[in-house]
Amino acid sequence: MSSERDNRPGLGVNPPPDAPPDLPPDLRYAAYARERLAAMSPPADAEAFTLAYHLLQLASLLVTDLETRIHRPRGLTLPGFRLLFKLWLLGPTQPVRLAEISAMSRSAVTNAVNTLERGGLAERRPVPEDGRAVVVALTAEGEAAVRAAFAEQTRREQEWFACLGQAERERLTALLSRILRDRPADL
Amino acid sequence: MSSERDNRPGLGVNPPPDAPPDLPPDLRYAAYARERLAAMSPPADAEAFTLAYHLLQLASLLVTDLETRIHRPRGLTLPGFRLLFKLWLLGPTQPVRLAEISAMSRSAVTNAVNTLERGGLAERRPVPEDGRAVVVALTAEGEAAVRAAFAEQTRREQEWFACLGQAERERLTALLSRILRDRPADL
DNA sequence: GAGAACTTGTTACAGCCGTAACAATATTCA
DNA sequence: TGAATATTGTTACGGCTGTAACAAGTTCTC
Repeated sequence: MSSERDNRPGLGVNPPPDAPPDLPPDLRYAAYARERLAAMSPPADAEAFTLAYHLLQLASLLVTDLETRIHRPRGLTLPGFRLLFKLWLLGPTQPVRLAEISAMSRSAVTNAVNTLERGGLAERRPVPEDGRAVVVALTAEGEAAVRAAFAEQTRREQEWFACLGQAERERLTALLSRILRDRPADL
Repeated sequence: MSSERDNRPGLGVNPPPDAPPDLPPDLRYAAYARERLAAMSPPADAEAFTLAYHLLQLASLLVTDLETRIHRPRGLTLPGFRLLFKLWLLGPTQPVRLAEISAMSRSAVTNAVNTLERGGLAERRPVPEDGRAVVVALTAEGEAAVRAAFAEQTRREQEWFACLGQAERERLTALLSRILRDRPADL
């Protein structure tokens, strides 16, 4: 599977000869992988790989960047902030609803709410009509935190997307939107 | 911040009146949030929010889907598979290189390789020229596993992206690519 | 050559994630 | 009404993730 050159340890990625030489390591790898997949017999679907790889890589970089640069310094995490933000817009909400709209499991919500509650940013309240249920609500401190973090996160997102023009950003959003709307049903 | 209606527990998301009524809960929330942000004073950047939200949501759904549907049933994880796949293309590689191209920390690579090694899918080998270094290499079993899982993952990715035409997929890849290439330098 | 500075891989820790199992409560339907 | 079924939130568990600290080895610099 591997050419002889690949076996030298510490070599890093061999970029295809036509790739720009100053690409970051992850994109050099992606270009190399694309070429290797196309050269297989039978050829693999290099397009599907590239699309999925770029999508996941971008999301991962963006998540890590927002988390380390914005939220951790404020004593938050990105999942914690996202929950806080939903509570800000929606008001007191049951964990099961938060799980639905966040594509998280109920237990993940439980954990995240525990962390927020420890930090004094959110609180649980019983629901009189349903003995099983609980609603999670923002505290005053939580609302202040979400306002400040939201402003910073928006600024950082704008930096990430500044390389695209307005029309391109809209096209990108529309394409992502279509995939989300037409997502495979058996999820 | 919240209208009176939002305070009814267990209500779920109030979609904007013009949103299609059969949207999944996460997209109903996105449409509602977009409207609320635009209505703030001063108005928040609803475009940046929507783009970032759709990007992260799609990535998260895709990751969860691939993980639960393809890799977990095979005794793998998605990060484990991605490492195996890189080793398949690159041959024996140092953890530090894997961390670079994967946007992971070195300790995350250590953990993932530990799991792969426990499963007999990869192994560590010392590097004679450098007493600190190690290379991670696929075992025969690991190569068989990555071949099989790759075929399945490609099929599933094709299902996810089937709602777009060839030209749309290429436009999407190109847009994601641009953001990755022009990513903020101070990462 | 010797010491400083750096690199590499690992460990400990805390947070996040899903699955599975569970108790408590609601709902359904016979 | 009473029993079967479903829903809700929580816990235990294992895996992934980053940060920080660390030992061991390498490279740089004088």
